[in-house]
Amino acid sequence: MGVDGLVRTDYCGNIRTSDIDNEVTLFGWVQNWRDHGGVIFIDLKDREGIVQIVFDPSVNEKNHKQASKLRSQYCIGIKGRVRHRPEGTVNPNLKTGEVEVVVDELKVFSQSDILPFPVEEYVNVNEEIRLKYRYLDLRKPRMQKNIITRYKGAFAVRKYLDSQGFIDIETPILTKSTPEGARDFLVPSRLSQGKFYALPQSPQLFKQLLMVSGFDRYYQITKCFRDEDLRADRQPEFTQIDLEMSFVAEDDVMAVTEGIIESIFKETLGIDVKPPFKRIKYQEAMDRFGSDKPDMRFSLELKNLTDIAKTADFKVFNSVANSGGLVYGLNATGCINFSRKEIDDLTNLVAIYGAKGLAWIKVKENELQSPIVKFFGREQMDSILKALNAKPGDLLFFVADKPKVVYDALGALRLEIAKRLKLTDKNEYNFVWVTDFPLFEWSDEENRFEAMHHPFTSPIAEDLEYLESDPAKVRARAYDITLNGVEIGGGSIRIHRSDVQERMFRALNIKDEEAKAKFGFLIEALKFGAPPHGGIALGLDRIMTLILKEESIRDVIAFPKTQKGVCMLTDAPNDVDVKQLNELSLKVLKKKTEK
RNA sequence: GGAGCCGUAGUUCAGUUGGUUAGAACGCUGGCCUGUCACGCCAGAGGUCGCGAGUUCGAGUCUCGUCGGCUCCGCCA
Repeated sequence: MGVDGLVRTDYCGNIRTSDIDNEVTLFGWVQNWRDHGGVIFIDLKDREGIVQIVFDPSVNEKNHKQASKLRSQYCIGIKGRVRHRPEGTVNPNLKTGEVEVVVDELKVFSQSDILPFPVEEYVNVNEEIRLKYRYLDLRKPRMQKNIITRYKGAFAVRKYLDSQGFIDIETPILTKSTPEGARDFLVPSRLSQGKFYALPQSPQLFKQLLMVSGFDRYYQITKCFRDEDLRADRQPEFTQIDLEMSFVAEDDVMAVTEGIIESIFKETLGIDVKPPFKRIKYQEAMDRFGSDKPDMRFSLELKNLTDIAKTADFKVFNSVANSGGLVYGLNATGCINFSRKEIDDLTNLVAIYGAKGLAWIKVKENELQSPIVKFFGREQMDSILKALNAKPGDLLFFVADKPKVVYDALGALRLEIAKRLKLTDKNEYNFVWVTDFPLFEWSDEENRFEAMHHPFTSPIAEDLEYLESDPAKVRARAYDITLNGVEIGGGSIRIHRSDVQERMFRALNIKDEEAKAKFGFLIEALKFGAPPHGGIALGLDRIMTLILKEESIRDVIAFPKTQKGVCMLTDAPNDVDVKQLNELSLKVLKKKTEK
């Protein structure tokens, strides 16, 4: 038991006045040391926190001498006696600040090289070097807290789902490539030369098959893989809380999801989030917030001015409004003092989303200041001001363009203005369900309709008749859950009839043979008594990022990858031996970057 | 595929209009110190200014390229 005759009795961070006079054995890392020539203080740290240990030459000279050699991040074990700190030396900043441990026995397990960066919370270190030495970065209390809280959240999910009769079932990691949707990570097969597995983008098809098998309620907290570009909230491998239920409708899945969220927040933050969460239909979310993941912690709503714009003399507006485009306005309440430069910055912001310009009006007490006001008649301008509820001191913005550009640009502008006005409270958790998504989305690139959610999503029954005649009109039985403007999950009621599934593939312009080759096993399975079913997948990483108030998903993942998908720690991905390639009948062609 | 920001000591940063030997703090090494807690005091070591070209009498500073990190657009059923 133990190490070198030492058996741990406590974690450093847990020593309290109740332990006074007890003999304790502690293991940990030297966080800091203060050598006064005589007495030496060491802050000994483990995952639970820090406790001060004391070496006194008058108590044990040999230990004291050895302790003078201790340096930052040495790994040691000690046996000693807990005592109250002398009067006037209590440290109220430490949970263990009333006590200290007088050391009787010291074992040095590992010395430490000079650190590549200070393992101290108060030093902001470049993320590149943090990731290279991630194991040291993870020693910091903030990262320990993040990883441990993540565990608590995941465990809360398991407890809750177990209590609701869900069964955790593993699904394959080596599976079939289905090029619909995200790009797959491919794994070459040695036994079937020239063929490839794909890593799952989600367990979607397998969990549907599990419903056909009668498991009724399935869940899994599992890795998913998507070979797409990374972002602050996107990693190539990420963790989903994935679940599926039979004999249910939207409300059932949403209720379970709310139960999960409630459990996570209770077990991690101790907060009651109080379901049911509010719901908004997709079209309304776009119309009011310019986003299908609206941050509803603040209002700053968009206003549709297209009808007014149709009759305006301002060509930029009326030509767009009369040719299928939209003209929307946004009242940046009280922002009249925005400088020319600030407005230019915001113009650059909307340009990212394709907006060709950003019209504005400053509403003063007795006049309007604006480059565009001269193009409007008195009545038109009055109706615009009225629509935007403009008051003196307000700054009004307008974008006229294709619907997607208008929504994206003003949606982003809305968020930026909220940020500048500090309208968002990180301690508020504002959950919103977004429902009634369109089933399809037109793809200019593919020149066909694509599934907005995925091709297994059930259409709303009353829209089923338009599946062939007017796909754009068909709504999906899909729902996303958002938190503070972040999509944290999405799901749907699935198609459980093979004939409907086949119609769906046809609507997506996927030929029968192709559908059979790619998804034949699903279509077939749906022919053997498939129950009505639906489910959802929640992004654990994103949820934890919000709970922990981090900016990046990387800070809640133990070993994340950089923006280029590189693991700074291991250097993956790396070159492999020609022998390995030969076994797979693979040959690397000239790399794209080499000319 | 595209846009922007960044790269100077182990770390975090400063470095003026292009001008002598590139600085500070922390850390590190040595010494002193018996109640500190981001201890204190003294001394010291530590730099190919990411890399490569170019402009210039002279480049950390300007230009171009390149590598790497970050943010965003596209992409992410």
